[in-house]
Amino acid sequence: MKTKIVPRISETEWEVMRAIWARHPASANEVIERLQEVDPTWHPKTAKTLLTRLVKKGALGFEMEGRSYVYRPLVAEADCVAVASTSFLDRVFGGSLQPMLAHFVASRRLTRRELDELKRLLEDDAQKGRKS
Amino acid sequence: MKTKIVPRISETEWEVMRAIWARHPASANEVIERLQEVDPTWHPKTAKTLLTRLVKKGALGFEMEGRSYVYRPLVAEADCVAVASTSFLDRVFGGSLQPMLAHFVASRRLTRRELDELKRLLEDDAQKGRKS
DNA sequence: CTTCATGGATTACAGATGTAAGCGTTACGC
DNA sequence: GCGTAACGCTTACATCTGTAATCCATGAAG
Repeated sequence: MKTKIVPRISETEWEVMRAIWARHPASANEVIERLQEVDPTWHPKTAKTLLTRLVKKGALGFEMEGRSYVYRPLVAEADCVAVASTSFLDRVFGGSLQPMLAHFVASRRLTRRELDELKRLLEDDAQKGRKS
Repeated sequence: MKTKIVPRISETEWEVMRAIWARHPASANEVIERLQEVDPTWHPKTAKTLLTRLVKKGALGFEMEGRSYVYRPLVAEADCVAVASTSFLDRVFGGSLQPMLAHFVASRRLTRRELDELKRLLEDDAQKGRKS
């Protein structure tokens, strides 16, 4: 499962990508609306600039639909998540998974439901695919 | 437990900070050595530039010791880790902890030891401090 | 037809980042 | 004493980022 090469996506660009991954294709205005739902300070012009940049980077594609563009992702969210996660893990925790997990578990109150869910994940992991 | 204000630390700067948090105070050359142990392509001049920038940002302090400087962190690693972690979580997982943990658990093979350790963490978390 | 609103294209611009090279001073080896 | 290696200080510079504003073409409204 080699990770595809994905363009580098900046902090702000991530917000735009997430808006599009959520539902696509999406017009610029749809994207802007979604962004503003989360953060009303988003300026339309700024969003447009980022869309253009993401196209240039190869992260997004677009087609004319009527009088305007609709955008769609050209890179899979899962791939970008994988790349960003590895980068974060290396950078902040020196690549050590366990301390990182410990940090997050300790830093947030998880609901009972989430704890159970997570433990289930660990159980599954422990059961199957264990080599050693 | 309010998080202190920490300067923004870039990707590359993190490597430098981690080298210093590991053991300090440390001279520029010590830092460079540590960096090169991990990645031999580190150029001394580049490292020096970053040290200077980190001082300017207020992330590092230094004192003259003999003929050269020794640097020490002015920001706690834990604080920087907390800030970077929250930022990452928001950016990549929209702030949802559980999917993020699921991703990491699924993406890496954890050792039996690590699994147990993690489950113990979850148990502790479940036991104490649960509000709802 | 003419005007205006709308959306894409182009331009702006400062600050952050990655990656160093060059300059100047000075303690140390000869 | 004198040249040289070491260090810190200053400068370089192309990109990337964040954040928009302006320009331009065209379809829609009147």
